[in-house]
This record gives sequence, structure tokens and C-alpha cells, in this order.
Amino acid sequence: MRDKAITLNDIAKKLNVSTVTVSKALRNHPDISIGTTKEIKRIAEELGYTPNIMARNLSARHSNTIGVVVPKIAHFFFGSIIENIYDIAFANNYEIILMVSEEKAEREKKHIQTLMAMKVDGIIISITQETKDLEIFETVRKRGVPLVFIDRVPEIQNVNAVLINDKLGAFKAIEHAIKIGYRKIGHFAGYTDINIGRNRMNGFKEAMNKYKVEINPDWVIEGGFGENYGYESFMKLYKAKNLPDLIFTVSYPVALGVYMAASEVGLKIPNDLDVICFGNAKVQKFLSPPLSCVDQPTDIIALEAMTILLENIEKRDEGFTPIKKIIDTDLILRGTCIGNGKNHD
Amino acid sequence: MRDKAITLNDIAKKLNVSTVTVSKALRNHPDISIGTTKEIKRIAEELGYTPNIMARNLSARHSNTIGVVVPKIAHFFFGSIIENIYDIAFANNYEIILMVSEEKAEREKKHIQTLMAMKVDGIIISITQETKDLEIFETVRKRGVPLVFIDRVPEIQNVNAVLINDKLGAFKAIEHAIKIGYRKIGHFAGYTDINIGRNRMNGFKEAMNKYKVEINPDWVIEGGFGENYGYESFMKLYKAKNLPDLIFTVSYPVALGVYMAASEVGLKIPNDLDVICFGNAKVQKFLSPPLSCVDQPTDIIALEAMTILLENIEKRDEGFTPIKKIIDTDLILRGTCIGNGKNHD
DNA sequence: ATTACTAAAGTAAACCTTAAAGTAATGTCC
DNA sequence: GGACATTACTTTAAGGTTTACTTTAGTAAT
Repeated sequence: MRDKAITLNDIAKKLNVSTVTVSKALRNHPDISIGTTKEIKRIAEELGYTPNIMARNLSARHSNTIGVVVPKIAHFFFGSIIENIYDIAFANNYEIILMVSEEKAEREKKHIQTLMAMKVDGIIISITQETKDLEIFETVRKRGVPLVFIDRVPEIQNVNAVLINDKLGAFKAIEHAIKIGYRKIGHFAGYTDINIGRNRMNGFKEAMNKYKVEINPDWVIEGGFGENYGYESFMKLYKAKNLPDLIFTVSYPVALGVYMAASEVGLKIPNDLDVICFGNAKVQKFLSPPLSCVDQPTDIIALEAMTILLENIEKRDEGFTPIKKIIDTDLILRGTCIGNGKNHD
Repeated sequence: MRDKAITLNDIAKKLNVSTVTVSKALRNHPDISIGTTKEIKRIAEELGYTPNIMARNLSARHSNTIGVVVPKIAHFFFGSIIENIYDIAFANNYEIILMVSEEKAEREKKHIQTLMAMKVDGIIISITQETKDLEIFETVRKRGVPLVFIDRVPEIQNVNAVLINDKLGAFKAIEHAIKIGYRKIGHFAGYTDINIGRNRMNGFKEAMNKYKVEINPDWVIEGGFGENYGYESFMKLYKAKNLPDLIFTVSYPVALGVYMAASEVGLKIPNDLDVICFGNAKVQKFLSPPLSCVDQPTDIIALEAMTILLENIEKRDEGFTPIKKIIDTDLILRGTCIGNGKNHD
């Protein structure tokens, strides 16, 4: 059934030259005369030769491949970052091996091991919300595999990281909310075990403290980054008849959960309850009402991460000092948190 | 800087056994005694051995890897399918190499070549909207690489394909629209060069014909699957003061473009203009109004595709007869196209 | 005519793993 | 006690490519 793949050797035999000559010719090596090179390329084309990348990589001891590990993929933030990473990789002649951890630390660890076994030239990773065991990252470092964290970073020093200014972003959102009159502000905070959750929480607190607005602990709920968590947290407060006027959510899906819950119980956003979230997705402007948010520029994150990684790969034998980039956010105001809610009774 | 990676040989030397003994021991081969196996595993662990997958694959002449090529990734439909494919692959001990063609045929071709060079065991692909040159697929077939098309399929016979029943899905939507009273129905049809566009168009026409509703050619516009195309098509009709009462869009992003344009010019959906689309995304229920649609079950598509592919891989040397699966759709009615628009003046 | 160099190739070895075949020591059976 | 199995290894070779080194023939310089 399966045609045996054409190898350098097949071409060599056909032309009565050595394998190495063919290998060199196809790579335009000056050792080989122009005539021979042409002839070899002609035959290679004719036979439909494609190099065996596994053999090439084994010989070259690297793979021209970058591993990317993300917790989720059917999610605008990661989808968009990944797409940008692919573009840059493609332009630089790298292949991407994408792994999806599904927010599971164990799976993440396995993926990283696989990537190292595949001899990827470098790794870009955004860790799961439950990643606690940091040994694997130490192993990566020991092996000298260039590594860049994006967005979600574990508590280790001296690593490359491209981060969002989560604290300032959250601060800006809450500051704005207070300025337009809100006082009863809640925060659905995701996991504060992880940097993004923790820093957004800190930004929230800092703004509240700065403007001397009391934080009601009932309104600050931790749990996760997904829709269901937004839904459940809302319902918990609703059943307790203890809703704030504005909820600041740690992510866009959490806000979506709130939207869904609110519509289910007949509360109107932004009039009965207002929402603003961290994280921007294309569709937010199509929601009812359009959801205001703190925007994280995914293209810049991807570009910075790839730039650092490619540089590290190039200089891998010299060693390098870790780079930490912190990307600023913009507050995007749409149909929520703009002063038409309960702050204006 | 970089620790040289530990190989089988390093372990072998340390224990004064042969490389092959180590290789066998680590794979629990019965040739090796329990004691030796234990000892070898202990040392392997101690040294932090990870197998070199490239060497293993070169030796095994396959890669335990599946290539996936999609036109887009930051898009709910593909994101969701990919996520499902990853899950199934992970459960079956396969790695996924994901390539994103960005709707560019040339890039797609290059990706497929790369995947073959990487000796992937099989390929799942959804082609770009501009793919015309089918030679590359013939090459894949010749090389005996198992291949499954999903959703978007080129015009070739005897290939594996998992398709949506696009025609019937579109028919159902239009039939429903006519039954609730719509007569002035337009269709933003994407590209009809490709099966999904063509079949949805056919379903549209068939329903219109069956119920003897006239098709106004001005309202049937081709162009693409993205938001901008929905936006522009709408604006074209709006400026010509020639809008239908209902627009059936070929994709969910196109509908989003219509939403955006409509809100920009101050038209209310569904009252001034109604919309229904092909394709479901999680967020549609959060739109204003919630967008009704023809649902494509991404989990089933992924499962069917992977099932066919894995079977093909297993039986690759025996040859196999191509399988074509056609997945049925459901009409999901939310806040649009439910009989509260212009059909009811 | 000898040395020195260059162009265009070839040979050997390495990358790391695995399958297949071989070996030596021990055990089993009638 | 000779034929045959079994156990626990080892050796050899193969997978396809590349890098480093060597060879050969021809040209140029002295």
C-alpha cells in the first residue's frame, strides 16, 4: 500500500553519487558544482523527495520546534495568543508543538516531559490554575531548554516571563468604578493561588483602600476562571439576598456566567447589577449590554514572548539573564460600568 | 550551560551492561531479569533520563503523532474541535502537531509537506476557503498517510471525511423562518467554492423553492466567513436601501458582523432586521438578542474523525475503503428568528 | 618539475533507539 | 546423556541525515 518514502540514498543511487553529495546539493552547499546540484534537485523533485525531519533533527541535535503549553484553547485569550505565536514561528521557520493541559497540573507535567523528549528548542508556557509542584520547571532549566512563561507564572525566580500588569489593570477598573459612584463592589477572584488571580485581587484591594471604600468579604469570592464559577458565585449571593452593585470578575468567562445567572433570575445589567471584567474578547462588544473590560493585548504578549525565546535559543550556549516584561493594559468602556447602574439611584 | 542529555548509553556504562539491555529494561521487556530491570530504572530515574523521541521514531519509522491543519484557531468552531481532538489523542497516547493555515492555500500546502516530513502517522484537515490545487492531497494519498477531512472538504472522491449535513441544516433554518412568516430572506453565503458554503446555499435555495418564496439575488451575497464580510455585506444593502427582513448567515462571525453594522446604523435586531446563522458558539446566548443558529456538534465531529483516523493508522498496510460520515445538526432557537420581527407587522 | 592550492567529490562516524539474531549458561525430559 | 528450551544477556545492523575529515584531479605559482 504505502510507498516507501524516498531518501537521499535513493537519489544518490540513481545518479551514481554519494548520499552526502545529495545532502549537500539540496542544501546548496558550495562543495557541489552547479551542474551536479541542478541535476540532483531535478531528480529529487521528480521522485518527490521530502527530507526525513526526524533523522535531520536527530543528527542536528535540535528540532527547529517550539513547544507551547496552555491550559485552554477554545478560549479567546489563549486562542488569540496561540494564533499570534504561530504566525511569528512560521515567519521564523519554526514549527510549533501545541499542548493543552486542560487546567490539569499532572497533564501539564507530562506535556513538558514530552516536549523535552521531542527536543524542542524552547518552551512557552502558561501554567494551570492548580500548578503547585515546580520541580519540573527546575528540570527544564537544568536541561538548558529556553523557557518563557506568559501570563500565568509560578513562584520562581530568575525565569523569563511576559506578564500583564494585572494589579494596575484591576486598580484602574476599580478606580474608575469608584469615581463614577460605586461603593458596593464585589470581586469574583478566580484562584488567588496563581499570580494573575492574586495580583488582580491586590489591585482591587489597593483601589478600594486608596479611596477608603469598605470591602465586604462576602462579596469577594474565589473559585475559578470559568463560566460555571461566575454563575455559581452569583447565585450564592443572590440566594443570600446579598448582592453588591458592581461585580468585578477576574476573567471574561466569569462575567459571562454572571450575565447568564442574572438573566435567569430576571436582573438587568447594568441597571440592577453592573459588571466589569478583566480580559477582552472580540465578542464582548456584541453582548447585551456590551461588556466593559481591562484589555490584555494578546499580540504584544505573543511577540514579546517569542522575541525573548528566539533570542534565548540563539544564545543558549552562552547563558542569558532572565527577562521579565510587564505589559500594560487599557480600560475599555462599553455598555457596563459607565454610570447608569445602581450607583445612580 | 546546557547539560548534555542522558542517553541509554550513559546508563549502560554506569551499570556495565549493553545499551540494548537498558532499552529493553525501560520498556519492561521480558528478556531482562526483574532485578536488573529495577536497577536500571533506578539509575535512569537518578540521572533524569528521558528518551529521545526523535531517535525512537526514526528507529520505529513512525512518530505516534497526528497532524492537524485548520484554517483558524481563535474561532469557536475550530477551537472546540481541536480541544476535543487533543483529548482523544492524549487518551490514545498520540501527540498532536497543530498547524494553522490562516485561510491561505499556499501555507496549507507547506504545512502538509512539513507534516509528512515529520512522519506523522495521520492527518486531520479542514481546508482553507481558497484551496483549489488538490495535488498535495493526491501526494498524501500516494504516500499512504491516513487522512481525514473534517467540515471543509475538497472535490475529490474516495477520501475519508466527517461532514456536517450543511444542506439539511440550512434547509431547516430557512424552513423554520418561512413557517413563522418570513418572505424577504437574504443569505450571506461565504464562499460557495467550498462545500460548506455551497451546500448551505443549496439548502437555502431548496427551502425557498419548496415553499415557493422568491429569492432576491440582491440579497444573496458571497464573500467570506469572517466578521468584516458580514459587516460590509450588510452595509452594502443598507446603503442601497434594500434590506431583507431576515438574513441567514453562513457562519457565526458573519452574523456578528451584521450585529455590529446594525447597531451602528441604529437598526434593532430582531425587530428591524432579523438574523439566524449557521454554527454555534458558547457566547451566542449572551448576545443581544441571543442568536439563534444551526448547531454543529464539535465533539461528535472530533470523535468521528479521530475514530476513522486511528482505525486507518492501525490498518494502514492492509488498505482501507474511505469512510464518509455526515453529522446531523439541530436548530437552536434563542432570541432571533422566533417570530417577533418584521414578519409580524 | 615540484610544491601549494582549490574544486568537487567521497568516506567514516555520529546522533540515539530498537528489532533481529546470536551466545552462553542453566534446566528439563525421556 | 544428548536434544531441546529457557533465561538473560550481547552483538550487529538499520533508520536517514549531517559534520568532519580525506581523496583525487586539475590549476597556478615558483
